Amino acid sequence: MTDIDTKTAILDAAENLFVEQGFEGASLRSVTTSAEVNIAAIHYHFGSKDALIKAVLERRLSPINQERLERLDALETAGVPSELSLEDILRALFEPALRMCGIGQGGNNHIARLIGRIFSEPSHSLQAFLKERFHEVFERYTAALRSVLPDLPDVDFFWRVHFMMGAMCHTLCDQERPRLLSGGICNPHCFEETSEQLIVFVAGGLRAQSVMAKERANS
Amino acid sequence: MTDIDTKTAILDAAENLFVEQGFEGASLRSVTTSAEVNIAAIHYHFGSKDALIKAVLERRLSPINQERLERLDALETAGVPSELSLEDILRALFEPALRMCGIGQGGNNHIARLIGRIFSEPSHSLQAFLKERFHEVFERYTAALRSVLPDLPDVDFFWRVHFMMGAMCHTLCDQERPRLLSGGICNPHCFEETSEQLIVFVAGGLRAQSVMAKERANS
DNA sequence: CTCAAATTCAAACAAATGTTTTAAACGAAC
DNA sequence: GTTCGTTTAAAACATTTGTTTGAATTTGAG
Repeated sequence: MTDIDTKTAILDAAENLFVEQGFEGASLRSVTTSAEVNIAAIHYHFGSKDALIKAVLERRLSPINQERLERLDALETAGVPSELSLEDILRALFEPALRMCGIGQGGNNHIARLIGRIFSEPSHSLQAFLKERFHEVFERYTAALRSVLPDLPDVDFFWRVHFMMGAMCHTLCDQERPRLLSGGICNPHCFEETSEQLIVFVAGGLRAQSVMAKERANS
Repeated sequence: MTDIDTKTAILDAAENLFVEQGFEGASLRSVTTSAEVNIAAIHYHFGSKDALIKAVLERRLSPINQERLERLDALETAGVPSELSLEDILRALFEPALRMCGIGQGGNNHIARLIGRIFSEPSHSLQAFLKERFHEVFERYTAALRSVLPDLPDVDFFWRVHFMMGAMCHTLCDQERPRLLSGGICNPHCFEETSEQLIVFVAGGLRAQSVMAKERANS
């Protein structure tokens, strides 16, 4: 077993245990016994538990956010910016996360629960890490969304971006809930269904009449 | 200092520390030193850490969900069910949580972060606890929402209820993010602003054209 | 006051935590 | 085959964890 095998064995085991028990709840010993490696291997390969946590997230977040940027590039070079469709932008933002998290295939879709949960993690060190990793994606996508919603006041726009992130995180976080809520009618393991439903809901929210405009009309 | 004072001192301290460090991250010793009581007091008054966690949540969730039910009662007795407005139902659902969590006043609004985070907690014992506590509110409100969205297919409806919960949890979870995202334009400490923006976004998403209807039109 | 119940206290419990150390095993280059 | 840097192994490190104990203290009723 080479060092690469050991490293990925640790990452795989840590990922699973972090999903099931949280970052604090899963101990390094439970990780190493699950990965069938020695305790010291974690500190040899990663340095600390905190660094292991970030490595686990990095491995999944990096390809997701890279694909997001590539797909936005493709959208923006393909057509005139003003002719971009809101749904296309949302699709480019959501689908990499949904697909990379394994929604739609039976595989390792447990990671979605981790990705969905990270924004509500209390650890300050983790928050700073995430802020840095999402910065470019956030800037590029808010700009793109802004350009297709030119009539929405700033205050409404940013609130809705916030709500959009909530809907997406929640969807990643708990894939079973829609099926349970609906008594089996929703199928959260169908990639197309999840993606389209999320896009239509968020697009509907983003396109709603401005709160500010409504208040102005009332007064 | 009577036992009631001790109990609430423990609850207050635990609440604060759970917000800042998570349920696993906050130790009982940090709670008792912060509350200035003896370690054994926790086990004397609550029995275990798990029971303390549930007591902390119960104290806040109970009045929120009670007010939600009362406000839905008032709506339903006031008018004909079919004439209920979607916005009124959403207001009755969101505002008790926003206000009870202190959004809009400077006070103890840290608890909102806890409330918003509980649905993504991995602990199975906690999940079961929450399922029981939210059951009635969930049933009543989904029925009410269903009645004002009669044309929406079931599958779309339940997906959107799921997304709605995501937007609400995220809003409670991270009150500072809208202000940070927007560079100070959004004011998440204004109760009216937060409530109205959330209601308009969710109502827009719930009212969007059905995904199923759209697919049928395309084929 | 008296007594018994309720509450607080300091101390210790066993187990688990992240981390470090030291030596052994390995793999490839000379 | 020896030697070197890299990787694994077992053991121990000092803390910290949730929990329990048993004696002190406080409380309120008779």
